[in-house]
Amino acid sequence: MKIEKILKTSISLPLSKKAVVNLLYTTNQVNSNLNDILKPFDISIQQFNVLRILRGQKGKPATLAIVQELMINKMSNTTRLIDKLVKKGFVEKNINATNKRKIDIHITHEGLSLLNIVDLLIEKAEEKIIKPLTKNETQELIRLLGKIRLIAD
Amino acid sequence: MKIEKILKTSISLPLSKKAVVNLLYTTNQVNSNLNDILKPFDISIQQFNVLRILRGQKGKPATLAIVQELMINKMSNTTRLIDKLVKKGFVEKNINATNKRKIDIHITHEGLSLLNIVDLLIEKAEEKIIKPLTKNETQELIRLLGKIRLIAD
DNA sequence: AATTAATACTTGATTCTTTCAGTAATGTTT
DNA sequence: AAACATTACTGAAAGAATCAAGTATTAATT
Repeated sequence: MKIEKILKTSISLPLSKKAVVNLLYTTNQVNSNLNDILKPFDISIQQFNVLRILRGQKGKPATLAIVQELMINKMSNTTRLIDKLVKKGFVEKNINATNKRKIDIHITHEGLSLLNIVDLLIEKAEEKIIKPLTKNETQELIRLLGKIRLIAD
Repeated sequence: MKIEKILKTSISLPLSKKAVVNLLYTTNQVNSNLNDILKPFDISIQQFNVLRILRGQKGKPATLAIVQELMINKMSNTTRLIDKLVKKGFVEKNINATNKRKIDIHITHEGLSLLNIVDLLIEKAEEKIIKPLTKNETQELIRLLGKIRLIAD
């Protein structure tokens, strides 16, 4: 659905508004797609992302602050999110040896197995989502989004 | 930050995954920007959106189902979301005269005033967000996002 | 006309998430 | 050592998402 139709406006919207609203609506749809996949595994997109981040550490543990920085949603409560993953057995926490304020977080074997299974499904979904775009268009989208992200708050 | 860096992966990711992750990260940043603006007014992005939709109706009331469709959200939530706006005095609900199952929802004078103030701020933010892009790039972004949205679930 | 089905919305219960303020422990700086 | 900063945890409260069941009204079927 066209954004103008959603906001039922007759006057034409500023281009920047169109772009932002498009972004929000599209991502909403994508999010709900991904959520549907993760649901049977009882993890949220956030949790899935944390697992991916931890896997990316390749053995090396991450501290809470590191995970938080890399997380998609900075506002969420990282402590409790991680604790949920710990409870599920996908993640382990240990006090950092050299700085006892910090905690080392790493993904467990179980977490890795789950991630490997889920990743396949997510990848399929991502392909389906992006399918309407040609390779060039996809690359262009990535480039444009990257440019937007570079704004200083 | 590049997506590869976030996921700390050395192998190159599939293009579709890059695109989707970029989308999620970017939109999150945008969302948090917009949220910061709305916060002092004590309304969420969702609520702001509903107000915009209702304003778009230009006097004509919308039913819950209509609002819900444009929101892309769950019905039971919509009821409560609207009720919150009613409580704040920004929206009014009335039973539809010709079909008593339906309710007519319209934005109040107060809601309109709020919207006019907030809209200006949001518009400024949107401009700032999109500023890194040229006009052509912005149009291209809109086009690409529109293509993605067209996927059938 | 009476029964059944569909529509439009509401409510309750549950769980998850976010936010905020405060606590505590450890490090760093002066 | 004292004061300050950093890192993480906790409790309480409010918000939002989700699911299922419930009410009221209208439309369709028999």
